Amino acid sequence: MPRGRTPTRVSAPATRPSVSTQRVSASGGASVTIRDVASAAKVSPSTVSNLLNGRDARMHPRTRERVARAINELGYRPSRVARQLRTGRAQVIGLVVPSVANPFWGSFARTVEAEALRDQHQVLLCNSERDPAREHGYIEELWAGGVRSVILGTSLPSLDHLRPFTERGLRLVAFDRERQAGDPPGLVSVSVDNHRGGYLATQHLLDLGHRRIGFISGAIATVSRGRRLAGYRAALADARVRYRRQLVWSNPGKGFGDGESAELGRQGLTALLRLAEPPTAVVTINDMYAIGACAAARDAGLAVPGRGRGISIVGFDDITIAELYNPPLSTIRQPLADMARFALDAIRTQAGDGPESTVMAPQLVARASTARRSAREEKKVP
Amino acid sequence: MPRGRTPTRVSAPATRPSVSTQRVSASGGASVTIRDVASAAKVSPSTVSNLLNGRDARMHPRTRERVARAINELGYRPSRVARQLRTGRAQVIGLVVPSVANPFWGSFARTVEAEALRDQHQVLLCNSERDPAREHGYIEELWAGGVRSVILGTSLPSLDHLRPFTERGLRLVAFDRERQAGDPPGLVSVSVDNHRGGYLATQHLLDLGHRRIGFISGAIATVSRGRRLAGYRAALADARVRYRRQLVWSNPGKGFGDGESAELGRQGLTALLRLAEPPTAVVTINDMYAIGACAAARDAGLAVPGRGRGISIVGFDDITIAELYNPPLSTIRQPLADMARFALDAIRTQAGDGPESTVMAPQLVARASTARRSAREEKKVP
DNA sequence: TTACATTGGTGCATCGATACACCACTTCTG
DNA sequence: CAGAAGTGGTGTATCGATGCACCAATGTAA
Repeated sequence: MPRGRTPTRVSAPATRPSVSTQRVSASGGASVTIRDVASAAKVSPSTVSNLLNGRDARMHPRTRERVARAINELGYRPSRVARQLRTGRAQVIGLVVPSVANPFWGSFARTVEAEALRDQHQVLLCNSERDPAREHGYIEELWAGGVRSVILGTSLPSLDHLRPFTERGLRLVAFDRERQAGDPPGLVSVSVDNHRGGYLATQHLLDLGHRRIGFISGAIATVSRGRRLAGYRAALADARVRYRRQLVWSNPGKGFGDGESAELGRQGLTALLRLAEPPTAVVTINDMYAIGACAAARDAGLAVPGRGRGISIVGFDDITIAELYNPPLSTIRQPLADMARFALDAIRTQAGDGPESTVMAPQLVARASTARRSAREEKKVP
Repeated sequence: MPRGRTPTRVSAPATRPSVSTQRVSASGGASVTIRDVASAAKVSPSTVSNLLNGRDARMHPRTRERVARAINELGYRPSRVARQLRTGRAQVIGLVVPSVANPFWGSFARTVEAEALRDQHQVLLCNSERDPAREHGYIEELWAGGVRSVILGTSLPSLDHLRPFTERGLRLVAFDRERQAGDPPGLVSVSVDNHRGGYLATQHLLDLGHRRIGFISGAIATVSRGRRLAGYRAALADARVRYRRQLVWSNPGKGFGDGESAELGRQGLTALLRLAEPPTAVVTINDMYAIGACAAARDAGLAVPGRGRGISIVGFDDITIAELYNPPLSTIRQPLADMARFALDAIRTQAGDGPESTVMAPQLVARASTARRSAREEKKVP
């Protein structure tokens, strides 16, 4: 909650009347309002409101008691709508993600919602499918709905079009997108170090002796993907392996959401395997791509990671399924829970004294989808 | 996306002017209100409201024009909050699911949100973790927030505790839970035929020659799971295979959400494999369980489905990953998109003339996680 | 000329909660 | 004992949109 101290909040979960005592008048009647409570407790609505909002410092204990009991007995719950209209503060956080059909974003959404619940906030879900127009449309709609806090799972290079909103007070947290020069002031970014992530993944494969390493991604025109690709190139360079453009596959089509990312991974690896000199290993932009790539390998009769002939695959994110996949996926873990918590903290705190942007450390999780390049292969390309 | 057409516009009702010229005053000022529009157009707020709400039958074309232009030039967007306070109608649908971390519910949530968008509705996301108390708490909270339409992905046997809400006008759609005798009137159910699903899965394994068939589920005290188990038993009975209690594993602990369902599947199969006579095949309650079970098989050094020694595994849902898994999962498909659409239709239509509950047909999708029982095994238990 | 429609639009109470200004009353304090 | 300080509340305007009741002005029938 943006406010400093937590009000006594008679209505909050802890003190909330047990469901059993709550009476929801069955007679289709209107809801219980603050005025009903007031007249039941023989005080003014203001007093009830004061208690509700922690302004009860100089309230007589007996009064406090009476009001609390009235609230309980009537099963009163303040109208969020009225409160919001009056205060301008919405107890709602907008969550814009590419698609919760992707388990990474699904897990994220679930964590965010759980965190939000802790301060009585609700979460409005928006699936942008990585379409900038939709992304913008959602923000507009959220703003019009009085939502002043948004977590934006985006990686659009420029967030300049959102400046009008941040300037008017939108608390915006960009997730999975490192802070860029020229970003609107006040924008908080929470992201993993994507360059390092790409580097780690590639280095891992290099360490295993691979030299022809592919890179599979969706549309590359996003911050995080660009950074990961840069990390890939840096690792190659450090190992004195030539970067070959044709080993990088990225989705030619646009506007493909994350729901279909496995499909893209499949297409990607299928394409790379058709090369005259196909890669012996690939780095993929996320675990769904990796899983799609595994399926493509299977389609092509190739084992993952394979003993003699085969292909090593590294994912990104470390979604739940990564460990359960067959083979268990080697991947780059994002500290999802920490990131979600950080995002929520950024929203909780007032603008200004809030936390700065953060870049968290990715972590290589080596499992079984990667293996040492076969000796025969090593001889061919030392 | 499964949907036919894409909405042209995130925001506007048909009458609303285009947003292209919208100016969001950069000067941190308050939002544009209906009064600003009114004075700009030199009419009363009522007139603007009338136009906005289609009460413009007897309005002079010139006036209409002036107002429309003012709306455009000021970039006016009506406040959802104020509107809702006044009308009581929220443009919001509550979506309560076990956990969007589970890809099945993630896909569902995404589809629901996409459908909701078509009538300018927003979706409030709630993850119940299958905890009845949370489920109820969410409904209360949603009601207090003015939400009058809820899609509840539950399978609680009794929804009686929600009767007070439905009686006061909550439009409630139960998803993944067949209609029960004694359900509140007006409750619409959308579900797959779970009994048949359980039957199909089991029959498939029986057809492959299996006789010791396990069943792995979470807490069984839910409608859909109970029905699936009943289908399993019916199939066994029809094939004259004895039902053995010890082959049915269900989560002893309570309150486990769907985020951890793979973990439960893993535990389940691990337990069943420790039996003196372990099953040669298992039916699992959903694909995440199936994936967990595959991991357990791998842990135990067992192949899926295996040639000689091995175990066949059937899932449920047919999530995206099912086909991409290794081996591709045999599973029972739920027509998710159809079900989501139906749920939304139920919400769209007025109570009374709305659609009745529906039970949709599940479909066996036989892939590679199931195989014929080995000849040697068949000799042992004919 | 009066009665009464019709057209085109406005006034205002209202939804429910909030928070600031203010008040009546008691208790100190010099 | 006047005036200040403190106690325990209340009155009321307000957030922005809505929609019913109403009104002024013109047309039109008896």
